[in-house]
Amino acid sequence: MEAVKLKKSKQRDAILAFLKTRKDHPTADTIYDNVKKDIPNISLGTVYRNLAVLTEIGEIQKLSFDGSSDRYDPVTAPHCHFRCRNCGSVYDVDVDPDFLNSISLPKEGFPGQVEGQITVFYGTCEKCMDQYS
Amino acid sequence: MEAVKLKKSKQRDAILAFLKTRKDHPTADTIYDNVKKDIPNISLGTVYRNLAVLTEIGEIQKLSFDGSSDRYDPVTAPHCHFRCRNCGSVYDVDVDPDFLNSISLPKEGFPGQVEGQITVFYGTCEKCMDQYS
DNA sequence: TCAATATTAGGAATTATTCCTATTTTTAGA
DNA sequence: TCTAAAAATAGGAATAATTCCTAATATTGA
Repeated sequence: MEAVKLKKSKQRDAILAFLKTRKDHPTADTIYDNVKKDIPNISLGTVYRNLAVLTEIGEIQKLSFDGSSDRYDPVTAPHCHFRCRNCGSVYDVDVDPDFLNSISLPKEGFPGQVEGQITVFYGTCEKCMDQYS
Repeated sequence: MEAVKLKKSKQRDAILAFLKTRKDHPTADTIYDNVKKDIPNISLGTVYRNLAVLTEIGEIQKLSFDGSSDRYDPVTAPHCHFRCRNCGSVYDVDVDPDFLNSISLPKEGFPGQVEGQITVFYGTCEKCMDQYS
């Protein structure tokens, strides 16, 4: 939580750049595998540390789901996710802006100060549905 | 995923009974510590396995959050949670039924069949706010 | 009562993530 | 440009949560 002055790092830049090419919210491990193509001796610890830093400064967001590794999303603007309970994939969902507004900041009866909210829809993705029909 | 015929087990009953006494969505470890008072030689693996079974049959729900152990909630009726980003506590939130309806089942544009949704509000709980003011 | 099958305790194994340390890189200022 | 302080790194060890394994036990329906 201390204010730390960031120094530039090509590892961090590469991680963020890679993340921005992807729409599927990759895990730290996937990011590691891919960034390694450019920086062969990058370490997984470095990936995790930089993802934490980027999350802290609000450049990206971390998504946690039941039963799988954390995923990282380069889009911090409000949006929702859809997660397949069968294969674990996570997709962005373009919901009606009105809907976003309606859930964005609620009224009262909260046991604290609300700073944000996360909505995740879950179900079966089309790929998995095709597979069992 | 196979259909398995459940046999009764006092361990499972005790786990569910304990969970129903709590409103704070305890972790497997907390459940273990408490059920151990009645069944001293119960094992943590048994706790995890039964929580998984109970989740699978829809008796309880499992809640996953960033950076902490999974938590278990004996209430499966639709409701929302509030999580303190400072201390990690998870509270139930009684939201307006209209609000619940409004988020309950959305329209279209989803990459699959929606079976449910989870909304988590996050922020700073009152206890933590008091502490820093 | 018996046999089939689910469940258990206990502990080993796995997985994701964090932490540690010596070294390297970046940065701001002289 | 040179230098010293601070941040960042690689590599690997350590940790924490959870799952898996196995032999023994409990439950069930016939």
